[in-house]
Amino acid sequence: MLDKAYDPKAVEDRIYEMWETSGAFKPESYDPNGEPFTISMPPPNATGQLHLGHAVMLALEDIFIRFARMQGKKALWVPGTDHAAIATENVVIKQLKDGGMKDPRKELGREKLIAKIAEFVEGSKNTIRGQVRKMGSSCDWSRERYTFEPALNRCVNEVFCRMKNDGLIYRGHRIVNWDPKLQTTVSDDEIEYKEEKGVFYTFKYGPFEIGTSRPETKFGDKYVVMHPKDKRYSKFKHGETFDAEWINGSVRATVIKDECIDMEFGTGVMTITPWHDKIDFEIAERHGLEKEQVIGFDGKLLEIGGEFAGMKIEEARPLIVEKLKSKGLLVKSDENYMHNKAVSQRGGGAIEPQIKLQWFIDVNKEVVPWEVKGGRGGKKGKEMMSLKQIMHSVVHHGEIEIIPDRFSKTYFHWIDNLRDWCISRQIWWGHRVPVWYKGEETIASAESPGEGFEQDPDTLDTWFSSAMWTWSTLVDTKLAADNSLSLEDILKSSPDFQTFHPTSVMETGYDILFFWVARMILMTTYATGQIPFKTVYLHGLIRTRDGAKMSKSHPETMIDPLDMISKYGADALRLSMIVGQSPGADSRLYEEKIAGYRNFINKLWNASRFVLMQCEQAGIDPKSIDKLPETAKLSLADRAILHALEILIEDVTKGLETYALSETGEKLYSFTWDTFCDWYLELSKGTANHAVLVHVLRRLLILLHPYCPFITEELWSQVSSTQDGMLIAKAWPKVKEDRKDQQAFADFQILIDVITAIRKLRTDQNVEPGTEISITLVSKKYCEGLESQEAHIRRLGKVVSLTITTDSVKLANAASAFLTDIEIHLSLEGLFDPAKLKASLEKEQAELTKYVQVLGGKLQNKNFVDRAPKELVDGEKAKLAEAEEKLVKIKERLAAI
RNA sequence: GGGCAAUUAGCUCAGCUGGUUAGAGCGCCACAUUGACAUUGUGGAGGUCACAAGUUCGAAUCUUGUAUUGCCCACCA
Repeated sequence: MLDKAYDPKAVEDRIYEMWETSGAFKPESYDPNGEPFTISMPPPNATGQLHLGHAVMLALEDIFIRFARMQGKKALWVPGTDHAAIATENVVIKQLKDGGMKDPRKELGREKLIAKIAEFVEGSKNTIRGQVRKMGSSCDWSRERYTFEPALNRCVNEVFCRMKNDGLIYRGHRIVNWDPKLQTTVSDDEIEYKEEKGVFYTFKYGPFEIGTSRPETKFGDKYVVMHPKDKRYSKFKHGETFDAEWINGSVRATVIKDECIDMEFGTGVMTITPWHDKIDFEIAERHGLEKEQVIGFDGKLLEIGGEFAGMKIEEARPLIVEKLKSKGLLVKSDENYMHNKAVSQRGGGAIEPQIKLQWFIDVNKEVVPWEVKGGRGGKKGKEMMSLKQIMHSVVHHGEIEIIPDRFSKTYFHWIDNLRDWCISRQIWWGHRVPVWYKGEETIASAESPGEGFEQDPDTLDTWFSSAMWTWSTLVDTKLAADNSLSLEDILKSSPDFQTFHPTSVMETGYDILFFWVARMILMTTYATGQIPFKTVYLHGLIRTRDGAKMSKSHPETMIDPLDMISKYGADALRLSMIVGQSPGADSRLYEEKIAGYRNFINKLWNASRFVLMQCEQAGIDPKSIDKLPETAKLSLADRAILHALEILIEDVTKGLETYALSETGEKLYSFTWDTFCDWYLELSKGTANHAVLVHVLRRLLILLHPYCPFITEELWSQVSSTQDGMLIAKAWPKVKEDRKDQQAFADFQILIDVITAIRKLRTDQNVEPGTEISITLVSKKYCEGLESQEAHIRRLGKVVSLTITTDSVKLANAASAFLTDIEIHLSLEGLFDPAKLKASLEKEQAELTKYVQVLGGKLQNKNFVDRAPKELVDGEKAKLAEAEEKLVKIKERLAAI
């Protein structure tokens, strides 16, 4: 017999191990002819801990994959981890520094540092693996991958070289976002803007006045730019020069006219610093101007700063202003200037734009053959497109569906503004740029082309390799190790790639739509000619109860999924994150919510326990039950619950197919608790139909399994039929139309009304415990249910024998409307408390009067009667008549008191 | 500056394409409870659906505007 309360700790690890060792996560264990269904797990960073974001992702994907598996599909979920270039390198460097090392990069050198990081990652991966298992994730561990393993490195090198040969990868001097703290470039998307109050200075510059919030960059400024149509400055000609007194003496400046200048802002004139500003850089490029570096990569001023050289920006700024002021060049300063400061998302340090020689992916070059679904402009067949165009096309033409749809708009907007992607990073941990130099020669190749060649020291942006994740994880590792094969050959002969790609659904947070999802589309369409996935399901952020972001800097706001699992169980945690969370929207999580679902899990446990006890008492082995009795032998309640069950199967199947997880979860919750436990099990306390009990419970366990796999699997082992195997591999039920019985279900609800009325009578009229009440029921149909109810009533109120009352309006209503074949006689003489009865009748009267008024008014509205659908009007009329009739009866009864 | 969303009970949220007297969970109040379950049961209180105008026989739902909040993108020297 089961324990009184469900103990997840005693169950979860054991069940998980049983699944894993049995091969239940492997698609090979199922019908080889099943339709393939694939999910690539977004690889958690190999830096450490599982957080709630991962937990949500794992729960959602596990539901998708379990449902697909039970539907008979060949379901594959590929797990893995990400080497997370910058993030990981930072963590290890910090650890080494904490351990007393001053500059780990210098002291260890490239090879040794990489070895240290690799060692750290190995340990960390194990932690993550264990935590992913704790969530119940049914992924195929035999196919686990890592973004930095040899096979994936091979893919990276192959794609890089191909892109380079196609002219899609180029090297050039561009303004990049330089992070002086981390000593590397970061991409546009890795920058955050923080609003900050600063000072806006206006200086005299020759005959002009110029504004700036960054005087420290102004040393090398020797161009003044203004709008060609600005009348204030029409006397100055483009290209004319003048001398101006400036920070460190006089400079020769040139006038430039450019349309990008906003005449409204400041004085309408600015000087430019092409080395340290994207816009200035573009102006300089347009007019072929000189560019000069002012700030070094260490964030300190260079030689050009004269007396300020070697100083940090923050130190130098006030001194520079002071100097300009003493020279009489400071016109004014506005202390309340709000501006946005660029900050590195990872390192938190200020971003300094710099010109650097970097590798880029060209997103506008139209050299990739691609066939637009449905034909672009009526054309069929492949045509040359740019990466940007392909990314747009596959979503625009519905080859890839984004859920929720509104993110498609955001996606298009992002694509429209997409610039070339800077892919080189100045760190050591990551895929090294496969380019070799020897004098003037530059060769793209994975291996050294020969003597005297040196490899580019940079590594690739971590998203470059994760962008290949859906397919690089399906590549056969042995084939990938064979250097005589081309990437195309490898893909062609990799069975997993052939079977499981494109993947079915990509589930991830909306915050990495651009970082990752968009880049997977870019990289995969280019490299494989296939889309990476058919559906993108985006989940929202989990926030605190107050709607704040959970952040590491405020540990008290963090909910640790592993804590919650050990406290409430993985099933409860999963439900609490899924129900109430709609795609693309943030949701809030707090402990009470998780506890609520723990209660639900326990309720399910006890309901099963009850079923087992009933069987035991009747001497029936639940495992031997394998079919339902004939319909003729079923009671009304049986037929009603079977009907409700079929409807539930229909709803849940449809809900899971359309990714409506929250709604479906709620339906399962309410069926389990309200319908199964509170109605059917209560009724079963008198006369139980064991076959039906077991049948409904089994079905319910199947339907609940994707949501809460552990408890359902555990209970399944108790109630499943002997020929059934594990629940994880059980076939999803099909809806049986002949089990639907709408009439029985409606009648059953009346029965519930009757029960409610009895209970109400007991409280309202204060029936003493032990009082004998007589009842006459004529319909056999309803007697069945009521007899069994007697036990329950006894337990509740110690009423010796059962009574039904027409005092209840609800019951009178029900009786007159549906119970045409029964008569209910009541005798409750001497049992009423007249005052209480009066009060309850009056209350009912008031409610009804209000109802009648509303309804009456509506029906007197000519427009409503004329224009609303006829059935609706008739329905309303009938209801009004019914309500009025009831009112009359209540009046009579009140008069009688 | 551009875009996207949200605003419904004390709290967290449902309410799909307009149609009964607007729902659930938690919390609160009352009562009950020794045979599945106190991780429980029954009942109750609590809402001019942010505001305004419009469309309609009928609006939480559609339109427009306003306010507040959140997010994304761009960024001004």
